Amino acid sequence: MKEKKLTPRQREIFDYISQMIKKAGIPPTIREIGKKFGISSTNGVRGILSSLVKKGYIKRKPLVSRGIELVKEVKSSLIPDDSSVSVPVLGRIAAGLPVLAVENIEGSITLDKNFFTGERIFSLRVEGESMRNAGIFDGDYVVARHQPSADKGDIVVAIIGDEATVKKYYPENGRVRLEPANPEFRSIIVERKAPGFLIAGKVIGLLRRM
Amino acid sequence: MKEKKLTPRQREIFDYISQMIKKAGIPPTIREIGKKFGISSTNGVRGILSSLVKKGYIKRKPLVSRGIELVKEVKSSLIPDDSSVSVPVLGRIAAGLPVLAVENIEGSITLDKNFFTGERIFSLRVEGESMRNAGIFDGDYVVARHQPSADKGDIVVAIIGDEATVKKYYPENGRVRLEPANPEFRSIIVERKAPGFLIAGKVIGLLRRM
DNA sequence: TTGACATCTGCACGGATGTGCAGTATATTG
DNA sequence: CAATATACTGCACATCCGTGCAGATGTCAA
Repeated sequence: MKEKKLTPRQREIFDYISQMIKKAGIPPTIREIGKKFGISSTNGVRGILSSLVKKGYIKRKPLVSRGIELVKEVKSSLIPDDSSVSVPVLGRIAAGLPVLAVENIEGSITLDKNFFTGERIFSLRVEGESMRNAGIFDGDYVVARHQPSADKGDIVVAIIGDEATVKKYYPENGRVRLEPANPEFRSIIVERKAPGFLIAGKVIGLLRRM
Repeated sequence: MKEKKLTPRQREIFDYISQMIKKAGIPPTIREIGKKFGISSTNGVRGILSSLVKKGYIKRKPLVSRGIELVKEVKSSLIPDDSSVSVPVLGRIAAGLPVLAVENIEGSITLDKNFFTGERIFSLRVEGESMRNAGIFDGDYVVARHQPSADKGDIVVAIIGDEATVKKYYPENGRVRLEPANPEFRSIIVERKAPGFLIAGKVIGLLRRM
């Protein structure tokens, strides 16, 4: 019974509750649910609510009107919600400028908030095949979190001069090795404090249109 | 009549309502507010609520319990409503059922409308490494357009029995070859009209979280 | 002074609401 | 087959809740 699989009826009603909370701001009452689905007895609805509670989808506050609370962020499937973020797509980036400066922004993409969480997210279109073996192809959009440092082996967006590049990050005392994921390409080794060099962020996701 | 100032009392109560909605998920009743602030008469609270309505801070639904709604002043500027689509993520799919049947749906992802255009889009989580050389890794989400056929070489979502699989599509008179993009895996050859086999859609995009 | 607000007491009405109990019918499962 | 889960109908009950009405007190501007 801890299986989270819902019956179609349960899914339907769970979706309705989610929708009400999002659209109306308040959960429905038992009778409102019943009316919506043609269930004349409150007990019919209550049985289903009990199932949803047992399966961990909702919580109920006893003796409280409209005391239904969603447990999961599992959104009902076909209902558009506000769980999205718009993320800038960066074009050419000069190392001197702040990475998220308006001048750099080429466009924007809407992302799922639950999918790519956090702040300071940006995106970048990948050119070339140098990260092919990491599943990052020419034309893909990488999603990155803006941060000035990274851990060994992280895939990062690095800026050298006014070029942005996506590579694996390996610190080597005083220097940084930017390693492609494709044996046909060579590593780039840069002085950590070289002018025009900086880590713009860490790659946390990927978007591809085919 | 906007930007009217609230009295301290109104501010107090407005804050309480906001807090309740945020923390408990449901707005308080008139009597709950009264109890919280030591107002013994519902009319005391109702007067304040009327003021809040008049000043544009809340809305009230007549005759509805807990029918208090906050009036949102500022929408998050980066979220244009119509730039995103919510797309179902499919779980287990049986070949007999309609692909987008509710029973199959496991969750949802919000996608950029400009990025993945069109109707009947769904998503599927990839298991295994069989498409690695096409840049589709274990755990990636493929985005597909629901369609019953495909062209030679397309990457498709095929259903065999109740398993969904992502492969390259090659028709071979009467049969279909589903070819993995990984030499370590074998092609699957299926009779086109085999029971339990169908093409669910064509892969048009990819989403990865790292 | 007059009048408008803001804030609150107190009471009563009727419909809304969650809950309890008694059943029915249909699947699925061991 | 019996047992269990699902999905209901139907009724009753005590409370919850928004609303209407009749005031009261105090502040503040005209």
